[in-house]
Amino acid sequence: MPRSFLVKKHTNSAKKPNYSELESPTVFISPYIYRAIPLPLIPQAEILSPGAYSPITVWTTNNLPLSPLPSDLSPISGYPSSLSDTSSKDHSGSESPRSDEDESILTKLTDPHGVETEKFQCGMCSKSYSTYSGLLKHKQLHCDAQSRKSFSCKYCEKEYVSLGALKMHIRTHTLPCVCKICGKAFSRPWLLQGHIRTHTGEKPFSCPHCNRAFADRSNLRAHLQTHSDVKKYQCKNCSKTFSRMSLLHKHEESGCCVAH
DNA sequence: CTGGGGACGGGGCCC
DNA sequence: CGGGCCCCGTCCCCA
Repeated sequence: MPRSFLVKKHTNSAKKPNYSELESPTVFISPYIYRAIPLPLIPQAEILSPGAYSPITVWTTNNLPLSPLPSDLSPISGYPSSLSDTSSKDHSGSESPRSDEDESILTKLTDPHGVETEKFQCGMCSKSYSTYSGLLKHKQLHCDAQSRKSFSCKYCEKEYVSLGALKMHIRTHTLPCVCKICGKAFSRPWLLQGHIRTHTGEKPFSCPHCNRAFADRSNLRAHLQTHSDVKKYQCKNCSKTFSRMSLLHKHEESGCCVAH
């Protein structure tokens, strides 16, 4: 399924999602709960401090360790020291042509006048450039894009084409966002935020059709399906519709489609 | 068994 | 590049 739905929606009605009931969601933030419970709900500075988790290391196919995932993935306890020993220094965005996995070659050429010049040569297609940034641009636009060395996660087998995506994924292993109330850890701050609502009882997403409210937007969306005559997920055989895909799957598995 | 709610995971886009 | 946010999806539990 294409991910074009990920485009941020605006209040403009022409850009609304398919969920017609979502067109005018009565979303409000109720701060009273936060006032009633004087807890440090999202102390970002502490929860997300660098000390809460080890810095991210980029694992490429070249340095992917063979050792399996450590059994202790607690976000609070220590992580393998190997996680932090090579981090960041090779990825600071500097112009230095120094990288452990960079196959580029720095060659010295002598022109007809006997003047020695340095050339930066691509290790993949042998094209040479007078500046490292030129080589870098070439690699980003051409060679790396094709025979892309994916960024591989140390903890699992997943690979990503961008460093940012890998870093985001690694958070699902390191879980740097810790709930101060119960200690549960999450990969992203807003996941923690949603979790904290389970403690505070805050339900900022209200159904415009009934008086129900939800702490989670996805749950409101699923709930809105229950107000719809024709639900989103339809059985191809009996045309019955369901509010959730899981219900459709259950329906299919329980026999409707078995006869065919 | 079915329908619905609660909680949460995770990839991708926007700023 | 990172944070915030969007959306889809899944699992579990309960009525």
